Amino acid sequence: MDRIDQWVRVLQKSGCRITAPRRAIIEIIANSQRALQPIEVYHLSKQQYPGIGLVTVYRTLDRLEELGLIRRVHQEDGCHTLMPAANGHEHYLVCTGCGRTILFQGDDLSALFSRVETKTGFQVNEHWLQLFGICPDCLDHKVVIEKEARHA
Amino acid sequence: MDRIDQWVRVLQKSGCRITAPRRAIIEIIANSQRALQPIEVYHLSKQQYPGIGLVTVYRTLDRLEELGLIRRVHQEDGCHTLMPAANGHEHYLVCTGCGRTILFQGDDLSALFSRVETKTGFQVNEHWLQLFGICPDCLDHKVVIEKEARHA
DNA sequence: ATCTTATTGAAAATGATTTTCAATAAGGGA
DNA sequence: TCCCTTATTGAAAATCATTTTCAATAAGAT
Ligand SMILES: [Mn+2]
Ligand SMILES: [Mn+2]
Ligand SMILES: [Zn+2]
Ligand SMILES: [Zn+2]
Repeated sequence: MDRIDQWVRVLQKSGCRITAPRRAIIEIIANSQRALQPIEVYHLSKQQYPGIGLVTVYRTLDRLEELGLIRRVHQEDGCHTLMPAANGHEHYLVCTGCGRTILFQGDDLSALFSRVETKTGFQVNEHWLQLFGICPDCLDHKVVIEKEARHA
Repeated sequence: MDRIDQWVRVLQKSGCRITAPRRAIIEIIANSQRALQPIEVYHLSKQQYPGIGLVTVYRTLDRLEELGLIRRVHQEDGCHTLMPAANGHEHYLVCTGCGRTILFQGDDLSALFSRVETKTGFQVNEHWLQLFGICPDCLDHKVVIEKEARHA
């Protein structure tokens, strides 16, 4: 996999050793279509490397976050899920049906920031934008998915 | 206070009883200039009503959130702080120097949403926007505040 | 092959939040 | 005003996620 090789290289360059548990964790997150909780990463990694410990998952996730390879995704019910980070200026778009999360770009909020700065006296430095919606797949199976979502 | 009376009325209308601990908690949050953690609300409420328990704080915060009177503010380091909610369509602007948080309005992202919908096939339903910057007060004492922020 | 030292998993510790429960008190009705 | 019902309370215990500790292991440089 391409992204995985890149992550491995970044890890090595930062002085990390490449171990089997780390490989498992990296593969899970790098290939995930949705943001995962640490415990989910743990369960999924266990399939590839049964001896893995939850502690190692937490430690590896910390590393990946420090290196800017993954990022926290904020959601209504909690903000402890992680996704591969964007490369440039992008934001997440989360499907409220199935959790599938993609990146989008093209938001230009500079005009808004100017207006806000003038009106409030604040100096605006950063912004955090996240969109929620229904992905194409869920739009097709609309009824089913909405029913499931109410349970979860 | 105006906002406090309104909150009390909403609570009563929803079948809640108005108690001394609840009053203390409400006053703290309704008047706060920045988003507070449950434990902070607890400590501040304790000054007005020393017998208060942390459990009551959690329970009251849940109620206020259910009733739409307060809202979670998401931040880099954690997303467990609460602020009075907006009335209409507004978003938070957080000072990274002192934590002061205000609401702003006037973001029109509909053009962006259309573009994203076309490009991704998602149907966009909700959006979260949060701005970070430096408030007027902190801009005046810029050096001092930045130094402090690096520690925290 | 050896050596250094980063990494590992189990277990214990921590910190935040929730549940349980018996005692209390809000506020509607007599 | 005085009951009475029942929501609310705080202490203590339980739960849950995350972090720390520590001795054993293994990555990767030499
Ligand atoms: Mn942007
Ligand atoms: Mn908006
Ligand atoms: Zn968040
Ligand atoms: Zn400030």
